[in-house]
Amino acid sequence: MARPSNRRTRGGVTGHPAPRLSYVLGRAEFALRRRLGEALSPLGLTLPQYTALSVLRRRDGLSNAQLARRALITPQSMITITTGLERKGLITRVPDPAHGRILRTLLTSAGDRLLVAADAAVDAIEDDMLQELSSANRGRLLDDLKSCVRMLGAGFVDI
Amino acid sequence: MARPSNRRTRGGVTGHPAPRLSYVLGRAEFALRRRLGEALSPLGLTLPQYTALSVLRRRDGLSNAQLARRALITPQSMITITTGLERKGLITRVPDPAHGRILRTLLTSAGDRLLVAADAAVDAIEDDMLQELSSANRGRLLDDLKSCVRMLGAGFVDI
DNA sequence: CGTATTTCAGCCTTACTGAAATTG
DNA sequence: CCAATTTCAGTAAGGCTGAAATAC
Repeated sequence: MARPSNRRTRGGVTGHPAPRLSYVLGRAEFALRRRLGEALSPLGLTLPQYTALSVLRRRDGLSNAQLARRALITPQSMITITTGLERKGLITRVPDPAHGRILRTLLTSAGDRLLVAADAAVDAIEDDMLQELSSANRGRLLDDLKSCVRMLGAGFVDI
Repeated sequence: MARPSNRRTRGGVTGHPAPRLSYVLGRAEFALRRRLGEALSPLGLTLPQYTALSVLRRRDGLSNAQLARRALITPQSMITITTGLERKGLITRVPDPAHGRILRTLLTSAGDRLLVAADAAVDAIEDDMLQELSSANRGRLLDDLKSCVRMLGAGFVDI
């Protein structure tokens, strides 16, 4: 029941074996996170905060618990993010009229304006990152990464 | 000086805009890191420890400072990793004969055996992750991710 | 003296679990 | 009573900077 391996042959006489895909994926994400952090810091945003704002632009009115599920973190962790965003006036949290306990999270106009600026910065970094790849390859890279996420059982990919 | 954007059109009348590549890359790395952590935990290894062992298999005898540079972290952070590995007998650290201050890090036979078992677990997870991708697409995914790392200015990709 | 390595100490970010209060 | 949400508290992992000792 030998499962065919995806590894290239190791220990060939010439050259180094190919680095593991997990390793390169981790390295890419690490480098990207560093660059994004540097770009977002002058705007007063952390990467998790930017991600939460991006989700809210399209899913305005989510509760803190719903936001946490989208980000695959616990509600307790998401609280630290939303608290920071609320303190800066980028979001407001209003009680749901039908469910007194639930606080609906809404993007403020200041939050929307900051998000536009942040998106421009992130676009520039993505363009840097992808400058060697053709448009077709960029599309394929996105599709392949989505497939990886699905196969890893991480649920939805959409923001 | 409009730079052509790599973003798909947002806000079309039908359907959702494609999620951002940064987002999907981060989601893939997050899901992978979780799965790897779960697989390595029964072996008593953390992901950073596994990475350090993998580097040492091919670059045996690196100093702690050299290991840190390979992993793009500070020597102070790497010390916490190598200390843990040494306490478990997976590595030994011997003074360099020519430089009394430098400690060369060597994989022990126990460390090598554990690394073989860990590799099998990681292979299985990578196979899960890539099961929808053809062999050609896997190779292209690896190459494209390497290109991303280079373009992000993160230095070498090789372990 | 300058550079590199090692390592102690303290701190920060970001996640986690546990537990309690509120609401439907 | 049960389920979901919110949120306070404590904890842990993993990174960081500063600083000191050692060695060439």
